[in-house]
Amino acid sequence: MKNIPLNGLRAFAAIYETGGIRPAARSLSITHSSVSRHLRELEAWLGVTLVSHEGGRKNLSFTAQGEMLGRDSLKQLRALDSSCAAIREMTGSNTVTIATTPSFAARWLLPRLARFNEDHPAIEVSVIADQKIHHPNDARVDFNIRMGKGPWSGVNCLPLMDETLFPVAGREFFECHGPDIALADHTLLHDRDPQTSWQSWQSVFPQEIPNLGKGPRFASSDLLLRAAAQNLGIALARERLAEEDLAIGNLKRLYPEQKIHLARAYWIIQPEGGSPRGAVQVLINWLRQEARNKSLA
Amino acid sequence: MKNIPLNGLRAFAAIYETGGIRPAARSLSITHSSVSRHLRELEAWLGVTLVSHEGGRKNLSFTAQGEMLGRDSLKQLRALDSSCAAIREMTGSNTVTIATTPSFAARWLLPRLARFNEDHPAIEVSVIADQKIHHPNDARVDFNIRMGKGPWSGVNCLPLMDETLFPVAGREFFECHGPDIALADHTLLHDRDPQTSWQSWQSVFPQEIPNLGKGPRFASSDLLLRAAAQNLGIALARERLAEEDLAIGNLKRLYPEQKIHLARAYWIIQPEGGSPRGAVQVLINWLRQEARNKSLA
DNA sequence: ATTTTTTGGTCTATTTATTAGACCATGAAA
DNA sequence: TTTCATGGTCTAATAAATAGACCAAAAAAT
Repeated sequence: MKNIPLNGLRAFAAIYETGGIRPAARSLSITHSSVSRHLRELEAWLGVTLVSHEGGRKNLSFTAQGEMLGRDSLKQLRALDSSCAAIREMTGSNTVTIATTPSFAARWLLPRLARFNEDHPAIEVSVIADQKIHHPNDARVDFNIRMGKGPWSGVNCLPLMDETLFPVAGREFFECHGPDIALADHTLLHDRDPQTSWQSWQSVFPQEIPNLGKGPRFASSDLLLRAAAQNLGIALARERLAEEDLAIGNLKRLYPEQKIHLARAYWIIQPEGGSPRGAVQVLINWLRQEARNKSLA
Repeated sequence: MKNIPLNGLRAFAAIYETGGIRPAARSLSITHSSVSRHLRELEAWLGVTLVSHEGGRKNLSFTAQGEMLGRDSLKQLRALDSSCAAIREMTGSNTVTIATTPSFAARWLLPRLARFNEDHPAIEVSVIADQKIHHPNDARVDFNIRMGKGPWSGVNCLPLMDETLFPVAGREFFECHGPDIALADHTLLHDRDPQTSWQSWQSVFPQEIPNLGKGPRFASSDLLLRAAAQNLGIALARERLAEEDLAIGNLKRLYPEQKIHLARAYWIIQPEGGSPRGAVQVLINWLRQEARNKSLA
């Protein structure tokens, strides 16, 4: 390793790749005389003839050793090139891609990204908002943000934040009925998420409700909350996702003293071993700090 | 591939392998300032920090990128090293064995092999100096060098060089008699080689010599020339073999205007089809170049 | 048949890259 | 407190790489 004529090997790999000395020179942007010189010196160093030339306009032909060394050196130099590119890619690309649910993207993540962008203008954040869970090792995604009872094995899980659940209604509903209603008297809006089902609320705060499962169903928390804001019924809300609507009064909280606390309700999920890229770490740290801040204020 | 700083990567791989700049410098047999420079330039080229240094006596520590690049580059450079070693190995051993006459070995070949060794340190040349002609297909011999009227069939013959014949005498003889003598008045020294017999000289430059065949006989040209240098008589010398003695004045040329030219007097003889081994080709090419250079100067 | 073009080879002079050597700062070890 | 080993940085020297010119040989174009 110490003394191997690396520039000569590069020149020879280019000769092998392009089939001739002048094509190699053009490929390397140097004169053919330099390439010719490198070839002769490499042959001398190795003590091996690598090429033969019949003269005139004929291209070189490779000896068996030349074929072998050409193939090997080209492969290894390309691998070195790739390693360098990967190192650059690792830091140089400042695009971070997050996969999460549309509701979380819409109601928690996106409202905050403008501020992240102010703090870190060099980093571009892409969001893949999809109900479908992206495999943590999907190369297009730097990390997932998911709700659920983690951590899960085979991936790198960081708790992002807790969550609080309570019933909410629209402004008009609230003005009409106030905060302390009988759930059985009104339409209950249903989310698909088992953690935010009315059964879970009922098991903690029992009320007499003959048809607990009756009422409109929504495919996402976002739609559920929109429906509630439209006074279509009562929703069992995630405080994190509802915080904006609550802040501006589109949604009103019912039963002020009652709530369910979900510790470590949201997780940052990365491939095992995490991501070595600085930009990813920066964003994760920022998000976790933001989660600790509790609100958009 | 075109522009990657291969020497910088080599230096970095050595840093990674040895754990520090000064150890790497020792490993590469260069000063640490060169290694330090390579590292900084590589970092600048990549736009990536590869190492961090706490200062003082502490060794460097590697960033994640540095770890990755160190591992990769070390692996790939070792692979390149192995490829080169394999190419060399493939040519079998880098020992080339030549069979030739003792005279030619002593007076032409060996004086030049030191220089060949400087140009091609990787190639070892063995010389079998033997009057007996080795069969060209003898596996122990890569090629023969022989005098004679080639080419011969069944083998691969390359002309090596021409030869010139002229009478020579020792220094004292020359000082006593000068360059223009009558051969009949002196002892003629005889070689076994028919091409260098006094008959062949006589047929070109006739002199009245009653006993042309009389005088000491020598089994080799080397001994013949040594005898002449000892003033034991006059030898019909091959210029190529006598060039060193002529140069230092041990032998003096007689009849400055008379000489016999033997075109293609020396031949490189290989098995039919030649030898595929690079080292053999390198040596043959070098020798033929040397022969064209005419003298040891 | 002759001329032009393209190939690789080799040389000298120039440019660029690499290196040595000197001096420095820092922190651990003696 | 002094010595020693680490890495950093600078200038001058040395080595390596390169350009440019010219060449020979053979294929392609005229």
